[in-house]
Amino acid sequence: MQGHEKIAALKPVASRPFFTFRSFSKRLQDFTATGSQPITVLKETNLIRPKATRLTPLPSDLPTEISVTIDVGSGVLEEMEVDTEQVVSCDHLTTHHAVSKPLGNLKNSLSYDGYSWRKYGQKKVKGSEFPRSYYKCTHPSCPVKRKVETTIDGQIAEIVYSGEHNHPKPHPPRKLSSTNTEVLVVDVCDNNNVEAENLMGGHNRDQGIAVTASGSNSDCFDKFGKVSEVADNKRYGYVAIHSAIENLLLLPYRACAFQVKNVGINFMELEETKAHAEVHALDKFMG
DNA sequence: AGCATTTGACCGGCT
DNA sequence: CAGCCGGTCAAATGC
Repeated sequence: MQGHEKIAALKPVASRPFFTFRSFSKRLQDFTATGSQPITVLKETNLIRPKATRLTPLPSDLPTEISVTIDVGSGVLEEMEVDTEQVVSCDHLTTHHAVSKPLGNLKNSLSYDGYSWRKYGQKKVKGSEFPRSYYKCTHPSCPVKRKVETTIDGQIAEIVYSGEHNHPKPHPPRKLSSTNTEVLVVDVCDNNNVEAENLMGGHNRDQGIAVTASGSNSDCFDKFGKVSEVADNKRYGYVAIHSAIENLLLLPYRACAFQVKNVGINFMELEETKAHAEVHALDKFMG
C-alpha cells in the first residue's frame, strides 16, 4: 500500500428512527421516550480462472438503521443508532463502526459518506473473523480508498479510509418536494469556521434550515422540534427538526456543521463546547 | 454493450 | 531466503 496517510472515518451520529409516516407530535413523543436514551459506552498450473459466482443480493427491505460504535478517545467506545441514509464523513479520526445495514445496499452508491465507491477486492484477513472488502473512490484520479470489514450476516464491523479526496463530493440532485427534505445545519455564526461557511456557501439557504450550535440551552426549537441532551454524556445530543413533510430528522448537535439531504449528511465536527442549536432561517422552508 | 462485482492469482513488504 | 500476510489485479460474471 502506498504511503497514504490513514484517515479516520467518523460515522454519522444522526438518527432518523422512524420508518413510517406519523404525526410530528407523535414522533416527538417517541423521541422523548426513546431518542434521548443514554448512549451506551460501549500448484497446479491452471491458466483458466474458475468462474466467479455472484452472491444473491440481499433483500432491500431490511432495516436501514445502523448502530455506530465511536471511539471517542481513551479507549472509550460509544454506541449510537443512526440511519444509514444519513451519512457522515470526517477525515481526522479513527472510528470503528458496527452497522446493521445490509451490504447489498452499499454497492457503489453515494451511501455512507457522500462519495461513490467501486469495490476492487475482498480478502479474508488474519486476526479478523470477517472478510475485508476494498473500495476505491470512483472519481477519476482520486486516490482515496476504504476498507470495510463485514460480519457473516452482512453487518459492517469496521471501515478504514485512506487518502484524501481531491474533488468535491458528488451531490445528489437537489430538490424540495413533498417527498424530499433538505436541511442545512451550519455554524453560521462562527465567522472563523471556514469549513462550515464553505459547506453552506455551496447551497441555497432559502432551501434549507440554517442552525447554529453554540451556547447552552435553548428553546428555539419549540416550533419545529426539540433540542435534547443525552443523559450521562453531554458530548452528544439530538436536534429534532420537523420538516415540511412531517419527516422528523434527529440530528446530532455535536456536529454543528452538517447538512441533511435526501440521501446523506455532510458532517464536520466542531468544538464540543458548542452544544446547542439555534434556528436562524426557517420561515421559507417551513412554509 | 457497458459497468460493477466477484474472487483466485499475483505482488511486495515484513519477519 | 522463505513463508506469511495484506493489498491489488484482472478475468469471469451478472445486471
